[in-house]
Order: sequence, then structure tokens, then C-alpha cells
Amino acid sequence: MPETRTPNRPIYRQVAEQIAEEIKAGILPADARISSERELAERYGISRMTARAAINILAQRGLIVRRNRSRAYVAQPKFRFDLSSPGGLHEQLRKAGVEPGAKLITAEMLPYDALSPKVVQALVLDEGASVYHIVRVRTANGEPIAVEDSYFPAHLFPDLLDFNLTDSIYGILRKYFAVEPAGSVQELEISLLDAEWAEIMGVAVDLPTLEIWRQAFTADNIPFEFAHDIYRGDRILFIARTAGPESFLAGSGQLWQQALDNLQADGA
Amino acid sequence: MPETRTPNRPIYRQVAEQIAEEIKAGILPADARISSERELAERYGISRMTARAAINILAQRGLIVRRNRSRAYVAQPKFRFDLSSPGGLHEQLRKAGVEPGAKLITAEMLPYDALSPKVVQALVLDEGASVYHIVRVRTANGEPIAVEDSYFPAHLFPDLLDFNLTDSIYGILRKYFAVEPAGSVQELEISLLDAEWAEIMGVAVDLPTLEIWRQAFTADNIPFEFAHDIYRGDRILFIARTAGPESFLAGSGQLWQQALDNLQADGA
DNA sequence: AAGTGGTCTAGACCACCAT
DNA sequence: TGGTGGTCTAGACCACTTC
Repeated sequence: MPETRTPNRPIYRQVAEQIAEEIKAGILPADARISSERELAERYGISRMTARAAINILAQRGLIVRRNRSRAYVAQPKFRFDLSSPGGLHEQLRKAGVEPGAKLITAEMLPYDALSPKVVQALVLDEGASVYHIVRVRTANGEPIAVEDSYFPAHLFPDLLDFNLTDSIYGILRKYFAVEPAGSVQELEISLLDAEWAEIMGVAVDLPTLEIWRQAFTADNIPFEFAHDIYRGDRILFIARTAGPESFLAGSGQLWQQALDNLQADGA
Repeated sequence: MPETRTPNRPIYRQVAEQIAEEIKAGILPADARISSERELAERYGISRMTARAAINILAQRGLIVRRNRSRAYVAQPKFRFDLSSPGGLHEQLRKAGVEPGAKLITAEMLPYDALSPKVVQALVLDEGASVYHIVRVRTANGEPIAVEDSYFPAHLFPDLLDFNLTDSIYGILRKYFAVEPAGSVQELEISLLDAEWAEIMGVAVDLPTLEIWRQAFTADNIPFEFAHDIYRGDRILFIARTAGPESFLAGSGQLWQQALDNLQADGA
């Protein structure tokens, strides 16, 4: 019976904190394999269920990543995604030196009759108008980080499905349809990844996520996209800017970045 | 041994789904008390640990709320908060017919030497400048929904601490200091509520949250606030707008709202 | 005083994965 | 084939809430 670290705090939380400290201190570097639940149980003299509870906390907090039903590994730093940037996820990842990817799950044209009212309303569709429905799993350096469930008015983007839909869709819209995303209204919700999406993404169920419903507009205020995105909260850090001249914000961004780096260094 | 509902899906998840359906169907209305873990265990012929796992899922998903160490109750609908609106949380809640409140945790003046580099950088402080440090728990209809940990340059807001800091701080800045929030840069992170903040807020640990680091600017691009906010993800729905003329967005907002109501009705 | 949630144990079986 | 995570059990003790 090894003595427990601090009193009055549950054991599973103490164990989680200890592992978290080892990760922050670099003793367990990124991609290092975490001890198995049974090993942890023996090492700390606790039951496996208690060790498992500790691991669960770390996984939900994004400090470790479970791959399939296999062991857990120390997570790489989170990816950054600017919600208010006109550039899509694909372009932002590439600029950051990350290899973006997409796995096409669904690509279909839906006739007007098959559309739910929310799509019709969000895209302000005329009677009879059909839409393209595209579902993709987005990856960063091969790791699944999001799913996008998007709808585009077919009359705006003829033959959209013939393009390579694993590329940046916003890039396609720009290059071939001269559509420039100019604004959006988004609704954000913190949620847990449900079993169906978890399976599609190939990641663990119940991961905390940022769920976004987005209506995107052209400069002429034509809604050209309605999307339902789910981003892994354990793997992504989000940026958002409101108002303010872009030039200034670009400058302050660096300062901001510095400040946050210091935050990290403090070890919050 | 009562037969299990559907095959191949863990029991605790089936029980959670069943309770979730009862909530969505209105059989369990808002504020209704959920059966105790032992009652559920007996009713479904499962162990208490399994029943507890089901309850945990519902709590993290925001369908039920635990009060202290007491029983769980069906949650009220989530509050809405527009991240890109210049109006603060206080004003937005009031407009929505919700009673906003704040509990002052800390109100102090910090000398320059006591400041962390991140505060100095974010507020672009001159050597020797001091700041006001204010920590508040924000409530909606008496329910704790967020904590705000904010820093204001003292030279911009002399005697700020003498005001009633349970009112809207942005309101105070407007009325008495003629400072109009004009823009912000925010960094958002999905996280789980840690034990310290959970205790300060008086809610359960490990609730999914939206954590925000914010640098707010005046129309003259003077950073007047640096804040670290933590919002309960299980109780708040967030809105964000990027670009686009306000008039148009105001109009489309209603359409958007309708679309989301339909989404809810679909029972996602 | 009784009931409740929070924690913890020492087992168990299974499906899946790597070897 | 052996180890692993995922699930589940039938208990237990404690602190706290509720009555």
C-alpha cells in the first residue's frame, strides 16, 4: 500500500495529475506510450477501474490520445483554427505547415423534395432548387480532427461533385466559380462526440467537441453554404476576431501569440 | 435478467439514451428529478456503477444538471451568448429576459511588479503601470454559468473598484469612462472544468467548458481589457458572426433562428 | 436517521490488436 | 496467443444532503 500523494483528493485525480505533470515536464514526450491500465494499477497499488478513470480524464482533456482500441499516447500540441478567417480549415492548416486531408464520406445531389426545411431556409432556396450534399472527415497530418456536413446550392456551383472533393472546397469555389466567402453566421455548441460520428471519424466516443452550424455568404450577401461541422476539442485550439481593422489585428496577433506562449510556459 | 434493448451497444449508453428520449419527449420535463442511481440500477437490473455511467453521460451532455452532491435534475434550455456582439454577457442575458448576476470573488489592484508577462503584453502596459484584477462568477437566473478573470489598466479606469462590480462592467466602462468596446481577439479552447474553478463556481468538476482568452480594444485600438473566461458548455449556446453588414445579419438572424429551431425539432 | 452521490475494490468476460 | 481496452458486477465506506 504505497502512501497516497495528497489527502482529500480522489486517487484517480491524483494519478491523472501526476501523469499530466510528467507530460508537461517532458518526461513523457509527445507520442510516448502511456502505461497500460493494468500497469498503472499495479504501480500505484490501485484497482484497474481507478487507473482507468485517471486515463479517461487525460483523454478528455486532450493530453493523451487513444488510437482505436489500442493504447494511449501523449498528444501532439493542438492545431490552430481561426474561425473568423475567410480561409478554410484546409488553407489554414497548410499555412501552418500541417498536411491537410479529407476523406469523402458522402457526395450526392439532393432534389428539393429531399431537403429538410432548415437547409431550404438557410440557403434561401427557390422552389425546386436542388443542392449538393457533401460529408467529409477532415484530417491534419493524417489525424482525423473534424467532420463537415455541408450543403451547397446546385445552381450556384454546377457539377461541383466532379471536382476533387478532397481538396479545399473553398479553394474550388474561388478558383472555378469566382465565389469569395465574405461573411458567416455561426452557432457554436460544446458537445460530446456521439457514437455514430465517432465511428465515422474513427476516434473515441464522448470526446469533447465544438459543433458549429454555419451559414456562409458571398460579398453580395448570397448564402452559398450551409454546414454542420464537428471539431475535436481535444485536438484544436480556436481563434476568433471581432471587428477592428485587419491591419491592427495582424500586428496584435503576434503579441497575443507571445502572451499565450507565456501562458503555456506558466503551466496552467 | 431483463432483456437488453438493442444488441452490441453498451448498457450504460442504452440507459442514457432511454433517459435522453424521455427528456426530449417531455416525459421528464425541465427541473424534473432523475431517479437515483440505486433506483435506476434496480429498475434496469444493472449494477449501480453502470447506472452511474449513464447519468454521467447525460450530465456531461448538458441534458441533466447535478446540484451539489445532490440528485440530478433535467436541465433547462441552454442560454444564448453572442461572442461577437459588443454587448457583454450581462446585457445579452437581460435582453433575453434572463436575470443576470455576478458574485465578486476577487477585486484588487495589482502593482506592475506583481503582473505576469502575459498581462503586461496583452494590455501593452508602460513600466510601472498597475492594473485592476477582478474575478467574478457570472450567474443566469441564479445559476452559475461562467467565471471571468479580468485585468483592466488602472490608468484608464481610475477607482474602478469603487463601482458596484456585480453590475455589468462593460456598462460601467461605457457610462462612467466613455469607453466603447469596438473589437477583440479571442482564443477559444474546449476544456474540462478543473477542480479549483468547479469549487469556486459551485458546480461539478469535469463539465465541458469553453475557455476564452480575450484582448478587447476601444475604437482607437487601445487594449482596455485582458480576460480569461470559462463558460459552462453544458449550459450555454454560443453565437458568432464574422464580417457582413450588420443590417443583413440582423435580418438573416431570424431565418437562422428558425432553421435552428427546426433542427431542435428534428431531435438531433 | 435515511438516502444519496463520490469513490474504490477485486474480480470477471469479451473483442480486438499486435506479436 | 497474450495483452489490451471496454464493459460490467456486487459489494463497500464516507461525507453530505434531505427529511
